[in-house]
Amino acid sequence: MAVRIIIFEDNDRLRESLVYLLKSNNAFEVAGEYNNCREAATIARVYKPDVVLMDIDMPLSNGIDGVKQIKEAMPQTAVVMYTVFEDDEKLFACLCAGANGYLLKKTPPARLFDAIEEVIAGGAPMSPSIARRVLESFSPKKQARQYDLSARETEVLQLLVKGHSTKIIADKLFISFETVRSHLKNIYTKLHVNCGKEAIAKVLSERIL
Amino acid sequence: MAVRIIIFEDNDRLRESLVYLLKSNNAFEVAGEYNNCREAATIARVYKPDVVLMDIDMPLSNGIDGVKQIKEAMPQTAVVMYTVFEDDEKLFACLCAGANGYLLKKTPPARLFDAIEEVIAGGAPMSPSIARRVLESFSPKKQARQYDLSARETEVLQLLVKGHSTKIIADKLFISFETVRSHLKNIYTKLHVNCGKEAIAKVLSERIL
DNA sequence: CCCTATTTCACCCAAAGAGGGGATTGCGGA
DNA sequence: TCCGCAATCCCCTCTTTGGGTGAAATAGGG
Repeated sequence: MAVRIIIFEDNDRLRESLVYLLKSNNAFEVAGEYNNCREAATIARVYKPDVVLMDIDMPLSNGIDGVKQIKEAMPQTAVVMYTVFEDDEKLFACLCAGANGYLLKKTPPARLFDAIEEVIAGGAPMSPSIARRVLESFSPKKQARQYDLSARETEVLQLLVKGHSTKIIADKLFISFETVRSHLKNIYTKLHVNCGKEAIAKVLSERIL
Repeated sequence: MAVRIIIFEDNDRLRESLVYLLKSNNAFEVAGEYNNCREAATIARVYKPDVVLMDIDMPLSNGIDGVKQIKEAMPQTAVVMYTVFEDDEKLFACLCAGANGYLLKKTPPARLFDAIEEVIAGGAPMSPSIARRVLESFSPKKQARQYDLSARETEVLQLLVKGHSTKIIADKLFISFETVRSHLKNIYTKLHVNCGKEAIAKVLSERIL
């Protein structure tokens, strides 16, 4: 059975050429095409597509909301972003919204076919530069040690980030309560924060450590 | 110029067949092959490979440490994991260590060639099931609302997680200090934590919200 | 219409944390 | 050798938080 595809793309010419392209391959069936995703949830529920190709920059309702809506309404539908945007902010917003793939518009048509097959088979097609960014987001190589924490301070911070209290940290490191406080004060200064909560938030959201 | 490749793989037969395979393509040059990565950093510094293929399960020193060593010694060298392991723990440990790709051993040889070219070109080759896991790690689809937080509690928690103090939260939500404290108490109960720091740690590490 | 959950606010108390001092030891570099 | 720094510890003060208790208004479901 052909793969049922729905396209959300506001550029009429591009959308039409995508439809034309996909129709040229009878493994695919275009079940719908839209220039905005206000009704994305309803559309997904009614047409039950296997795959959605989703642009980001569209009038009225952007593609990031579109992904959220569709994944909420039909979690089993694979949503592949198809966009010109390469910035981290939009990329990770889409991934957090549940996107199953992320292709740049410069993707050659042949690769587009592969990508659809790949996402159907349980994969996650991404343009190479996107995949690189995604992997890089895991390694805190960025500026992890720009804060110049000493070895002991790093240990203390690691325990703090687990939610432990000063007293518990002292016990775990076999040092005095006051010593831990002393380290914490230095850590706060180095991280430019004013309290433990800010430190935890900063470490975990910036993936320091 | 040929792509310089070093292989770390403890299974002699597999390693030899990889070498044979790569040598069959004169776009590639095998600059070294090892059955453990104790000396990975030194090897990387001396042979300056473009790409390293790295197994995980090896005697003496595992591949995860190997990646760390190599990325520290030669950050510009691309390290691609080549393993049978699909579990999240090893996968994300490798990514955090700085791996630039992650291929399962069931990868067909042709795809292996592509993957090496891809990583050289700045991509991040991953087996489809791996790519899927990586993307899924971004969406908190698990059971975000298992904690049954009310709308207001969610708002308060979001601000808490940013590191804001009770007073600041009260100002931002235009409610009284005591009301925020009241919400926080309920939140702690629902999250089964005893203080704000634990709540922040739990939310950010389990990707609740 | 009653019951429940949500949201709002208040007060009390004890514990924890933040910010400011100052002090000692030991180690490695200039 | 002397200086600096990391690591250790202590004291004091003031603010913030956690935990308990209670209560009013509001909205929604049975």
